[in-house]
Amino acid sequence: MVRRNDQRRAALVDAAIEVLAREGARGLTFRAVDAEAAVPAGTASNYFGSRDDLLTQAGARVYERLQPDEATIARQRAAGRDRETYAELMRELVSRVAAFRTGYLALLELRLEATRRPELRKVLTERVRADLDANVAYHEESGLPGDATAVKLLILALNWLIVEQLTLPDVFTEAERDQLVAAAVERIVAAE
Amino acid sequence: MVRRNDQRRAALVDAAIEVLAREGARGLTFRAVDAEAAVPAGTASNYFGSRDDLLTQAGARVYERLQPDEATIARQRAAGRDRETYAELMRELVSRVAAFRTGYLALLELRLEATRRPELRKVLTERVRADLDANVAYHEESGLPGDATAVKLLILALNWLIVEQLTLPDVFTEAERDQLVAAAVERIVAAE
DNA sequence: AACGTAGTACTACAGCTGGAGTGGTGTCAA
DNA sequence: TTGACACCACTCCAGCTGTAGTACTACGTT
Repeated sequence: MVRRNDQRRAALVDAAIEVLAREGARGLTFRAVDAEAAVPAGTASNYFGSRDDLLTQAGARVYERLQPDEATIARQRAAGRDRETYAELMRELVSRVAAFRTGYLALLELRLEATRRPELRKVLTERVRADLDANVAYHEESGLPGDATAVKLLILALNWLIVEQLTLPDVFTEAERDQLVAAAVERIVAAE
Repeated sequence: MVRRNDQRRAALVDAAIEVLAREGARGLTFRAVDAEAAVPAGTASNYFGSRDDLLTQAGARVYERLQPDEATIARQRAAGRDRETYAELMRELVSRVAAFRTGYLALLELRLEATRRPELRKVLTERVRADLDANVAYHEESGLPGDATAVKLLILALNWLIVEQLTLPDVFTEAERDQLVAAAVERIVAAE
C-alpha cells in the first residue's frame, strides 16, 4: 500500500533532493533517502512506487522551492527601474539560485535523468516553460526595458553562469561573475 | 598491473563516454564499459586503477573530441566577417556540439561528478579555461566585432541553449533556437 | 629455427556489498 | 474495534569488483 502522510512524503522528497545533490543520481537509493530523512529503512519504499515516481516528485518540488519568497518579490516591485538597479537584481537572482545549491544541482541531475525518463522529461519541460513564461510576463509587466527575447537570452546566460559557479567555481572569479552579469544586462536588455 | 595498450585504452575511454551519456553516472561501471567496448569482462578493471581514473580520462577525452576538425577551421577562416555570417557560424557551433550529443551529455555528468571529485574538478577546470581562452583568442585574432566579454557572454548563452536542447528539447522549437542564436550574436557581439 | 620472455587477452570464480521489498508487530486515533 | 501508519527485521537477489589462472602473440636471443 502507498502511504499518504503528506508531511512525511514532503520530507522524503526534500531528502531526495539533498541526496541527489550530494551524491548524484548514483547515490540516490530508497535507503539513502531514508537515512537522509532520518526515518526507518524501508519508508521510502512504502511511499514511492518506483524510482521514477520519486524523481518526478523531486523535480516538481525543486521548482516550488526555487520561487522567490514574498518579501523578495515585494522588494523587487518597489525597486527602481534603471539599468543599474536591474543589474543588481540579476546579481541577486544568481546569488539566490546559487544559494539553494543543492536544489539547483539536483535539478541538473534531474535534467540528465530526464534524458532517459519520458515521464520526468514531461514534468520538467512543463515547469521550465512555465518558469520562462512567468519571467517574461513579469518582466513585461514591470515596465523594465527589454523585450521577451532579451529576457530569454539573459536567462540562458545566467543559467550557465550558475552552472559554472556550482560545478567549476574556479573558472571565473566572483568579480568576473559580477562583471559578466552586469555586462549581460547592459548588452542584452538595454540594447534596443 | 596496469595495461598499456593505448588503442584499447582509448576505445575504453570512448566507451565510457557513451555509457555515461546513455545510462548516466549511475550506470557507469567497469563492466558496463567492457560491454560497450565489446571487450571481455574485467578489461576495464585492468586498465584503470579506479573510477576516478576512468572519469578523469573521459573528461579530457571529450574535450579532445569536441575540437572542430581542420576542415571546419579552414572554412571559418575563409568566411566573411559580417554579422550574418557570424550568426551562421554560431548556429553551426551549436549544431556541432549538439551533434556530439553523447559527448556533451557525458561532460555534464562529469561536471556533476566534479562536485565530489577534486581531481576531476581540477582537470575540467583547466580544460574549460583553456577552451574559453582559446575562443577569446581566436575571436580577437579573427578581427570579428566584439570584445572578450562579448565572447564570454555568447558562450554562456550558447552553452545553456545546448543544455536545453539536449535535455528538454521541447522547451524551445528549432526555429526559436535559431532565432535566439541570431539575437545573441546581434545584441551581444555587435552591440559595442 | 628453436626457445625464452614479457606483455596482454581472455575466462572464470568467489566474495562481497548493498539495495529492494515485504511481513509482522506495535501504536495511535477515530 | 478497526484501520492506517510507523517501525523493525529478515530474506532474497543482482551486480560489481578484483584477481588468479591460462592461453596467446610478438619479439629478441642464441
